[in-house]
This record gives sequence, structure tokens and C-alpha cells, in this order.
Amino acid sequence: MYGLAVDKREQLIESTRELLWERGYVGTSPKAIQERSGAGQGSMYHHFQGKSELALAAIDRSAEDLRARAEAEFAGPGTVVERVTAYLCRERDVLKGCPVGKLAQDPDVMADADLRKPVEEYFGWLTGRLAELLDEGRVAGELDASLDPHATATALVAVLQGGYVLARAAGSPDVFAKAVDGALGLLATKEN
Amino acid sequence: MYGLAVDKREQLIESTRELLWERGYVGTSPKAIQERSGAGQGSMYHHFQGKSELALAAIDRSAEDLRARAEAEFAGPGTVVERVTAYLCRERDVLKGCPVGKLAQDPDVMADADLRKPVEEYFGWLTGRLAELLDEGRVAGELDASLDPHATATALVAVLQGGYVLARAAGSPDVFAKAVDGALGLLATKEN
DNA sequence: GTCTATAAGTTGATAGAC
DNA sequence: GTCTATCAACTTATAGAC
Repeated sequence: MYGLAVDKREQLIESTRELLWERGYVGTSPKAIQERSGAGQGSMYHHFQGKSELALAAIDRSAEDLRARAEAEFAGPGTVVERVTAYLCRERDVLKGCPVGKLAQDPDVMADADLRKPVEEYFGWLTGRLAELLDEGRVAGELDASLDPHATATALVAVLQGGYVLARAAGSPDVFAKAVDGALGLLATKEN
Repeated sequence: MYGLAVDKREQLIESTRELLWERGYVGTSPKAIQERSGAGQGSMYHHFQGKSELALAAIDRSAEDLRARAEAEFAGPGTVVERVTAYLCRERDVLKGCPVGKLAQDPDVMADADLRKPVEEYFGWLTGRLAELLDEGRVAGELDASLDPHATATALVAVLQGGYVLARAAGSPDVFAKAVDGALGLLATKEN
């Protein structure tokens, strides 16, 4: 627990996070995790019951990470539109996709209630938090009264997740930026 | 080539389409394809060089299928906004995800130029066609002159792809509908 | 065309030594 | 805690009979 060397348990979780991001759950084997983490079979099965338990630890951490980063933008300075824009435009590893969103497309993650839970909770929190923010802007007169906060928040989160899909399909991050531009262009009309 | 029994080649392609949709490319094995199609090893390797060549035939067909279905909505009756709305709201197997969009999240599909090509072309065509339609509405005075057709089209396609992600994460198609609602609500402001 | 046999390597895990 | 040995099943084919 002390010393410079990070313990194997920690390395296993971090390597699993990387592999889940790169190859998904179905495409990640225990062998690949062991090789990347530098841990052997025994070490992995000592710390975790198996692949799914290790994946759960990795997914939980990735979801918490994204949540903290989003909240940092939401709680920042500026008007509601400025903060939403800052969140939508913040730097992202677009071509790698969303570390959590990609898992929603993985059949074995969605089939396992334990693994799906953190994915569901992350998007539930994100959409709700964004809706709160939009409503705050609406009440303050910054945004049009006709704007539906929750539907709009859902659309904005979808633009991000879909932006990843389109950018990967095109092999270029520009498409992601274009989708965000289009969404911000539409939102601008709702500004007073 | 005649008779009631569909030939094995056809069965192999259709079974592969189903499996790619359900489990992705990484999650689909030749054995699974053979079992579902009722074809043996020899039959599969007679008609196709291997898994990737078979997947290419399946992806090509799925992309062409989606393209034809989209064009049917775009070329239908009504104003531009009515046709775009009809396309966005048409019935979809939301919880299964987009048969083509899901592949953009698959590492082995994106790593293979041949397999990525039909995915890239489908989204390129869809976004371009939608942009044409939006521009048509803009020129006709149906939509605001300030609307950027291509960025807006990209955002709308992203809302659909992201809607699939959010709906799967939530385990409910309602989230997809909510995202579309939000997007249409924003687009409505651009109507004259 | 379709089938079965075979094969080298991987998957996801268990057992037991150290 | 971490390692190596072992395992049954699966992966992605190739070979050759029918």
C-alpha cells in the first residue's frame, strides 16, 4: 500500500479501463489484461473473482471520472449557455469514443445488470444535471420559456454520443465538432 | 438458384447481418454464423474467404437497406420539416441499436479499411442528403436563413445515433424519443 | 457445393506450489 | 499475494472426402 510501485490490483483496474475503452468488454480477454498490467493469472484471480468483477471496478471508476469532469464544467463561471458550451466543447479523445458510452453498445455489458448499472446511472445523472442547468437559464430569462429542459438536455447528450459515432465512422474528429456546432446553432435561437 | 429453399450463401449473409447487429463484429464467431445459418464450415469457406469477407457482404447490404429506407422518407410528401420529422420519428428497433452505427464502435471494423468504408459512406450520404433537404427548406423560406444546413444535419444524425446509446444505457426506448423531441423542439425555433 | 476431420492458438477459469 | 500448470471449450481456419 506504500512505496513507489503501484500495487497489482491498481494496475489491473487501470489496464482494464484502457482495454474496455479500446476494445470493449466482449473484445477484452483476461490474457490481454494480464499482459498489459504485468500481473499473472494468479494475481488477477486473487483480487477479482473474474473478468466481470474486474470490469465492474473499471467501469465504476471511468463513470466517476467522467462525472467529476462534467461537474467541473457545469459548476464553473459564466452564464448557463457559456457553461453548457464549455462542456460540449471541452477537449475529448473523439476517435477513441466515450469510455462509458461505448459500453452501452456492448452486448455482454447490457446483458449483465451489475455492469449496466453504472452506465445507466452516469447518463441519468448527466442528463438530469444538464436539464437543471438549462432550467436555471430558462428561469433566469437567459433561455426561451418554451424550451423543454429535460428533452433538450437529452438531445444534447445524444449529440455528443452520436458525434463520437459519426467521427469514428468518418475517421475524423471534425465531424464531432460539426455536430456540436449544429446543436449550439439550434440552441442559440432559444437565447433571449 | 431456383426453388423455395434460399441458398446457403444467402442464409450466411442474413445470419451474419443479424449477429453483427446483436453482437458486433468482435463478438461474432464463424461458429455462431454457421449455427444460425444452418451451413457447415465447408459451405461458409466455399462462399467466402473468411469472417471479414462475409462481414463485408453483410455490412454492405445493411447499409444499402438503411439508405433505401431513409430515402423513402426524404422523397415522401409534405414540407421539409414534415419529411425530416417523419424520418426522425419512423419506427426503429431502438434497443437493438443502429445496425450500421454500432459497427463504428467496433475496434476490428474500424481497423479494417474495407469494413469501415461502407459505414463511412452510409453516414456521409445520410448527412449530405439531410443537409440538402434542410437547405431546400431554407431556400423555400420554410426554415430560417441563419440555419447552417450541414452542421444541423450532422447534429440531427448524431441525435439519432446518440439516442440509441442513451436508450440502451437506460434499457428503455423512451429516452430515444426524448432526444428526438428535444432536437425537434430546437429545430422548430428555426421555422418561419 | 457441402460435409467432416484436424489443428495451432485463445478463452476464461481452477488448482496448487511458493 | 503471485506464480506456473492444467483444462474444456471455442476461434479461425485448412484439407480432403463425398
